[in-house]
Amino acid sequence: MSNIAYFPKPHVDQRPGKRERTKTANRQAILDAAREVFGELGYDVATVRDIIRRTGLASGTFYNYYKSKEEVFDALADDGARRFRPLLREQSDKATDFESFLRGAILAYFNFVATEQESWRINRPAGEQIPHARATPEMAAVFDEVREGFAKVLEMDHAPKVDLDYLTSACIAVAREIGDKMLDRRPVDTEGAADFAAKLILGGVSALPRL
Amino acid sequence: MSNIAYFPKPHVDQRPGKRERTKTANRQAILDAAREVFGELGYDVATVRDIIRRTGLASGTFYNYYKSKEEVFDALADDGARRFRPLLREQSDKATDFESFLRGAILAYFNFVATEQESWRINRPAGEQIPHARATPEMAAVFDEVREGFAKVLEMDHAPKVDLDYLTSACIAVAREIGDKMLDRRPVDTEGAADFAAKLILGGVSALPRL
DNA sequence: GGGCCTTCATGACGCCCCGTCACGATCACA
DNA sequence: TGTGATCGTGACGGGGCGTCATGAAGGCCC
Repeated sequence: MSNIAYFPKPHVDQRPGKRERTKTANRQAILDAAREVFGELGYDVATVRDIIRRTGLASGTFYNYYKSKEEVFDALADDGARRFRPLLREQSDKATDFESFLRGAILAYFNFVATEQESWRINRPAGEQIPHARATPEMAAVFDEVREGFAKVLEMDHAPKVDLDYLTSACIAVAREIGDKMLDRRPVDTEGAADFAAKLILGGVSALPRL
Repeated sequence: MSNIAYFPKPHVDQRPGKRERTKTANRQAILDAAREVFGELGYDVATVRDIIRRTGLASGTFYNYYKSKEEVFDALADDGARRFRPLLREQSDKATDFESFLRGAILAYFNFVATEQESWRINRPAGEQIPHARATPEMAAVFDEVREGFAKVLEMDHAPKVDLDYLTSACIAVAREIGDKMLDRRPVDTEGAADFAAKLILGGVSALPRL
């Protein structure tokens, strides 16, 4: 190649150095591979080497990024929570009372998990159980976000003070459980499920939708 | 020893043969050992050999009874559910309406888990997480028992038909979650927790106890 | 009581996965 | 271009897992 009329590309590249880039790329590659492997083999059967093999990296490299299979799983859960948080925040921001916040948040959650389900639990062996996500930082943040959302809208409603920790735990538990059950039904009806969950929390059994 | 005046014990022993007895004894010994080991080392760290060592049996013997550590854990959970079932049945039998059944069942459950907690989670390493119990036959039976109990008392109340699967799932989820949180508080207040859970399910947030 | 068959406890063995580490390549910076 | 730091690499030792050949002991019939 002639170097006449060759202008070296000025080094205005704002991206971080190559080291930094491959680092985040590897981290992401491992995460993606783990998602696939967990989905195909099931969490229990999958090994660290199954995951790292799919990335083309060496086995030792895995341990430069995560300590164990469990930690990758936590990272996946954490990632999910991180991506869900803005959606939750959106509901919190536009909510004017307890009911609107609750309904919005639950529906947002159900739509979120339904989408997630489609995108990566593609063909999991039947009966395989995925362990419940442990308490990751982002999941704790989601909990706090819900809690603070509740505090805000209950304040708006001039509602009497209640045990916010219990209330938050209970609502999340209901959403989680009904969400799971919802995904087992065909067709997946996020709105029906959200209506059920919201009405239960808002008014108890007597307020539930009739069949 | 003289055999004068020796009356051989007539063989009226109704107990099963020795083989059968050692079999159930071993099975139970392994279960007890597992409870202890899980409690002391934590579920993740515990190995099959930790468990079997404590029984004095050989490592191979373990596999004559259980396929893996997970299966022992499931057996423990199953055992818990089996012992809880009669308590639940008692509430179901004496209940005359939805409210009395719900309150009775939740309080029975909270007292049950509080007792269990004392008896075998004696000194678990802090922060250690015990995996959520998988779906065992007895746990499914508990689910059905709750479901049928609901069906019965809702019938008594002449209440409109609702989605019983969702309702049962949601109630169990609330009980589980509030139960967990309850155990983290000192002093453990089963009645307060039961009151909260029952009121939430019966009348929604607006019916919750005020602080 | 003796002989025979069945059942099951035993612990050594091979397998596989795990986590580490010394080495070498590549990048950042001077 | 030289130098130090960073990180990918894969071979290696360690250890838990599940199996299996063996032998001991219970059950059973004569």
